[in-house]
This record gives sequence, C-alpha cells and structure tokens, in this order.
Amino acid sequence: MAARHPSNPHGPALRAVDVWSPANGLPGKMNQMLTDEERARLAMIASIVRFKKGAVIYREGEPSDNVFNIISGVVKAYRSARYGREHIAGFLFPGDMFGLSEEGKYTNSIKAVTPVTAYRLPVSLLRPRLSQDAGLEYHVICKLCQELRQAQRHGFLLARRQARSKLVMFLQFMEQLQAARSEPTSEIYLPMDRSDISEYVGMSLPAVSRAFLSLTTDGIIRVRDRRHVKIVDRQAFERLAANPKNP
Amino acid sequence: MAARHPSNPHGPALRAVDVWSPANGLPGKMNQMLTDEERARLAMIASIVRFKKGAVIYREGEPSDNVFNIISGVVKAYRSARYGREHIAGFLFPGDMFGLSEEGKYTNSIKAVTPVTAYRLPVSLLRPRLSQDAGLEYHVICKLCQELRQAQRHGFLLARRQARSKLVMFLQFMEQLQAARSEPTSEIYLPMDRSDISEYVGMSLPAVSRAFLSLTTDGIIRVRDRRHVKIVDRQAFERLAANPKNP
DNA sequence: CGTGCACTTGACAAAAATCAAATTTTGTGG
DNA sequence: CCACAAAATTTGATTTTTGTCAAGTGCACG
Repeated sequence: MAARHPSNPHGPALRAVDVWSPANGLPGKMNQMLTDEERARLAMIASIVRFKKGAVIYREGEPSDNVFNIISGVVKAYRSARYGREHIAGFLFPGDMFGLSEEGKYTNSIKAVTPVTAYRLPVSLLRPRLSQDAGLEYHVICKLCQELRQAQRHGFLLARRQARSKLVMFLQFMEQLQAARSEPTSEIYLPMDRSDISEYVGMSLPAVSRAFLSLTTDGIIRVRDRRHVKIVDRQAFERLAANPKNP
Repeated sequence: MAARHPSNPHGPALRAVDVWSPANGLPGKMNQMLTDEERARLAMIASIVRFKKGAVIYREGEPSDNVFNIISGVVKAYRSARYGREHIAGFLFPGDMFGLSEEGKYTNSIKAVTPVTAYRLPVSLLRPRLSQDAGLEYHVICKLCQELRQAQRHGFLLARRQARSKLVMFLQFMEQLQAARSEPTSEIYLPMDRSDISEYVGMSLPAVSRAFLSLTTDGIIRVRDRRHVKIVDRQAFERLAANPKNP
C-alpha cells in the first residue's frame, strides 16, 4: 500500500497558476509550480498510497496527520449533514492537494470517486520542510488561493436559483478544469455520478436529471452516456452560465 | 489618505488559527499570528488608507497592485451577475486580508460595508518580503486555509433549502466571528444591511425579511433593531443550524 | 441472464421568487 | 430640532420552481 522512495521519477506536483505573475502560458492553464528539486525533496518524505473507488480516505474531525497530493483519480471533499444528506464542497483532481486543516483536525471528509493514487506526506515531516523552504510555501499559497477562488465560484453557483443555470455552471467548471489539465475538451467527462452532482450543486437528484433533460431537449448539450457530455449550442450555454435568470 | 510609518505602534495583523497546532487558546479563538517584528517589518512597506461606507475599494478584473489588511470596519467581497444582481462571496473583518488574486488580477470586487481603515501593501514590495520570510508565509498559509474553510462553510449554507435554516447558519457565522474577535456575544451585531444578507445567503430580500419574522414569531431570536439580534432559544437555534430540514 | 443500483419520470405539494404596494428608518437641509 | 425626501425594509397576492415521494426503466456486473 505504501512505498518510500517511489520509483516514479517525479514526486509530488502542485498544479496552479501564479498569484501575481501574469500568465506565462495560456490564461487559466495550470502549470506545475514546483521545481524538480522541490519535487525530489518532497518525494523523500512521501509515500504512495492507493484507494479503491468509494473508499473513505479520512473523516472530518480526525487528527490531520497527513497531507495528500493526488497523482491520479478523483476525490470528493464532503460534509455530512443530518438526515443522511451530504454536501460536496469540491472535487479534487491530479495535482490537487488535500489535508490542510484547522487546529490539527480535518474539516472535511474525503472519499475516492474513482480509483485513486496519491502521495501521502506526514505532517510531522512536511511542516519543518515547509518552514525551511520559502519557495515551496509560496507555491502552497498559490495553490490555496486557487482553491479559495474555486470555492467562491462554487458559492456563486450555489446562489443561482435556476436548476439549468446551476447545471450549466457545473459543466463549465468541469470543462475548465479539464482544459487546465491540458486534456481534450471536445467532450466533458464527468467522473462522478448524478448523486454527487446533485450534492455539489445543491439540488435534488430528480432536479439534476430534469435539468440534463431540459438542456438536451433545448439542443444546448448532448449526453452521449452518463459520463460524457458535449456542448452543442455554445452561445446558449454561455448565456445560461452568465445569467442568473434563464431567458 | 496615506501615511508611511504610521504612528500606530502595531502594524499589519493577521488573525487566524494555526493549521496544525492544537489550539493554544480556546478552540475557534483567532489569535494574532504575526510576531511584533514581522508586523513592524510589514509596517515599513504599508500605508494606511481610509474608505467611506459604500466605497468600492477595487473591482474584479483590475490589476492586483495592492494587498489590504483591515484595521477597522467591514468590507464585502462580491461578484456582479447580469441583471443587476450581485453575489456576496464573503464579509471581511479586522485582521482579515484581501487582494490576493489570480494571475495578477483581482477576482472579486470589494466594497466598504462600514467606514474602513486598512493597511495597503504594494505587491511589488510585499512579494520579495514574502519570499525571504518563511515564517510570514506560513502565517499567510494559515490565513488562507481559514478563508478556504469559511468559503466552504458558506457553500454549505448556500446548499440549504430552507430559508430559516440559511438565516440561522448566517447568524451562527456572525456570532462565531464575533467570538473569534473576542467581542461580547450576548447579542449578534450585523454591520451589513438586509440586502447584503440576502445576497450572501442566496435568497430574495423579501425571503430574508420573512425568515427573520418567522424566527422571531417562533421565539427563537429577538431583533432589537436591524443590526442587533439576540438568540432566545439556543436549542432550537442550534437544531435549525444543524438540520437541513426544519422539524 | 437475473439482480441491484443508478438514473429517469410522474404527480403533487411546499417553498420561495416575483411583482407591487405600504411602511418605517435614515439622512439632509433648513 | 424638525420636516421632508430618499432609502431600506416589511407585507401582501400570485406564480414559478423545485422538492418529495413513488413508481418505473435500463444498464452493469456477477
């Protein structure tokens, strides 16, 4: 399950954009922030762990002993409300990190949405490393700013009143993240199920289903299968994404 | 409007909790993270600026030339949607910072909710300072983690379906922030108007008004005046805050 | 080739949005 | 300090939308 000094020649990776430097690539394109040397040093204290789809990696409230950095796969950060309902705070992809917390306790639970491979960095080893390396810390700051922005955009989505508008914004997020990872964007790939989507956009499962149907009926998207969506009418799509109101 | 080497003996302050250290005060209590020396060094590159209530401090999309640190007053971070509607991403209080951005551009607009005094730190001077000082960066990381958590809790609120439940969560946030600033909590003080609240919780203005009324009628809160709310029935209050559903 | 889970669809009720009007509060100039 | 105008807030009536509950449908996996 774990191996020190992984044979992988790279080591932990943080994909993000710089807080201040005007884009050195395409706008919105996320680049590897860490230098090879930083990655190699982090690899020294990291082990590689794997999780099966559906596995809970940690739960909110547990002591935060490790920080994780995703190599492959997708996880969801969620909080359980009463009555069995969950709220998904975000989906995390390769190059993302999770496990930074509050007063030594995790604030979200994390579950693997797909099979996941990740670096695990013990806080006890990471913390002194961080305090020695201002460059590394700067990159962590960039990554946190990005996550903060993403969380705020999520809030923007959640404040929408129209189901279609929420769903379109969600698809837009997924498309942008896909583009930021330099993956092809002719189709949007959705690694999570409809139930996860409903918990992320804050609507009931039937409402998500109906919103997909409505967008399809209006010729705005095409759903090849549950996980593959294509935007057919880009103009109407962007209009719905931009407007709180559905004209 | 600006003064170098302010007579204020302190300098910029970051209130937050440590990411990893188990609370060294009361849980949730935010402490000054920066050392006197750090604050003094930051004061060297800071100027003090004042804004009138309602003043726009910057707009989304502008070049992010400055980072701000609030001394007194309250600001709101917001994004404008079409049709004149705004969404408020968060309220910021003394000890909070704003202006960290993406690729050199601000991602939110900022407006003063009350008269505001703040330190202004030019990015051109702050950036080299940051890269020299790992301790300062660590504190910025702690502050960003706190903001990220707050944004996620905001998302949690926005995902609620019951107006009363949203409003109760909002009041809970304000109460907790008040407590974290070590202010008395016998009453919750609301510096923003009803319209700001409606834009933060993602409901219409009449819905906010009716939710206040409903909570008052049920004896859960008492509204002394627009800005002062007292929680009368703590148990019912916490129940509403915890449950998506209003029993 | 069935069984279960994920998803869709239908009917209805509940909740809040909207539009509009009334009322209270606040700020300003005399 | 008061009167007035403007702004903020509350209230009312109606409509829209989505949540809820329940019953299908179909795909995936053993």
